[in-house]
Parts: sequence; C-alpha cells; structure tokens
Amino acid sequence: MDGGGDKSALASELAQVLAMVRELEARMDQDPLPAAARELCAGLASSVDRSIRIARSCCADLPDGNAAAQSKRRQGTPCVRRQLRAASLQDAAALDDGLSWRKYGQKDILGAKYPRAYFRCTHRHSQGCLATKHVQRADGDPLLHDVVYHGAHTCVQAAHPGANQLRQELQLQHGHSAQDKDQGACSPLALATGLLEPMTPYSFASGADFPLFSPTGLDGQLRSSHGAGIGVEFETLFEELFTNATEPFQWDLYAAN
DNA sequence: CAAATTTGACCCGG
DNA sequence: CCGGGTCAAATTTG
Repeated sequence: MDGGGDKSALASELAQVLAMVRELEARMDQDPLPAAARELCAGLASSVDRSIRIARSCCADLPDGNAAAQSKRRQGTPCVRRQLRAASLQDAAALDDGLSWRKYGQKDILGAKYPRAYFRCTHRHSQGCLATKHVQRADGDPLLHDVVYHGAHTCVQAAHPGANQLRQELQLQHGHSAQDKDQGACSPLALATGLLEPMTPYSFASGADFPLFSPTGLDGQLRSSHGAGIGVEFETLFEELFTNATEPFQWDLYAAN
C-alpha cells in the first residue's frame, strides 16, 4: 500500500470517469451508436474498477478482495494478470482463452463478492504442464473478470487458432533462450512494457513490445471460438515493477478493457 | 465408462 | 490463527 493509491489518484481517476460519462452521454444521441461508445463503456468499466482499487488501497477499513491479491506476489512464478471483459452476459461463462483448463478448486475470497476459481492445465499429468490460472469476477461489473495466469504452458495441445496468440503472449516471457528449464515454473522474461502512471488511463506504453493492441482496437483481439469477442486492453502497470528491479522473474501485467 | 466439476478438508506461509 | 491455494473423494456430465 506504500505506492498504490492516494486521494489524488482516485480523484483523477474519477474525473476521468466523469469525462467519459459525459462523452458517452453525448454519443448516445447519435443515431448510429458508434463503436466508440462501446469503447467508452469499456473504459468506464476499467476506470471504475481502478478507482475501487485505489480507494481500497488507501482506506484500510474498506474490505478488499482484489487488492489483497494484488499486493500478494508469489516468488519465482511469473504471473500475468489481466482483466477480461466478456462482450455480454451470456458470454461471461464462455470466457475461453483457447487453452484447455481443468478446474481444481474454488474459494471464497476475503471481502470479495464472488468466489475465485482455480484452474490448471488439463495436461498437467500427461505432460507435466504446470500452467495455472485463477479467475474471479470483479465485483461491481459482472462482465469483468480478473484472470491471473501463472506458469507457462509447456504442453502441446491441439489448440484452436485463438489459443496460439495467448500462448505466444504467455510464453513471450522468456526473453532470450530459456526454454531449457524443464519445470517451466519460471521463464525469464523481458519486461515487456513501459510503465504508466496509474492515473493516465488512456496513455499506453509507447515502446510496449507486447503483441497486444491499442485501446481503440477493441476488435480483433483474443477471440474465443465461441464467437465471443474479448477485448483486452493494455493498461496499467503498478508500483511493483519499480520496486522490484532486482527480480526479473516477477512481473504483474495489468491489462483491462 | 472416462473425464470434468464440485466441495470440504488439508496444507502452508504470514 | 487466518486466509489463500491445492487435493481428492464424491458427484455430475458426456
């Protein structure tokens, strides 16, 4: 909580929200509801979510499930955190990254409204693949899902198209030749990002070498085979990266949309 | 019948 | 002791 949030961050985040709401309001009158409006909604959702986090991180008395997870970091396990937002309610259940996961547990998280589900790679035993992911609905927006991946997929699975991109993203971590580690537990990764001020919602790392996209390109990204469009927006990257220059294995990627 | 999910118990670090 | 993460037996699903 040292870095995290302060009131000015919260204030500017909220100001941002307000601005977006106003703009959205204006666009609502237009006949063809522009894609930009949809985009604004996405921006709003993530901004609100961020605001909540900030508020929680600076007010100890507020319950917080997510911030707890945020401040907690596992050693030696690369982890990618991102927020996925299903395009619609019915797609929420279909959040599918194309990889095959098997649920192995579910827990109620302190202060969080919804339980967190735990998945491991289906081929853990057959191929010793240690990839894991946790999924939790963000309280507040039923369409927003907090997905945390850790471990890299070392298995070869018959993946459909969408999977490959994700695989690449997740494995992109080993910056140079490092595939030799059998455990796959951690892959040295290139810090693929520029750091952003927590309160500059729409700025993106100019030098981001991530195969992601621009905030405005909500469209052709990570598309599940179910036809659900899942936009991922590369967004905020917090304190830890600064304070942890000594630990190249540790990164928290924060993406939302 | 095999594979996946559910769910409470168990484990472990803080 | 508490809370998050995992295990594994029972149950469901295909």
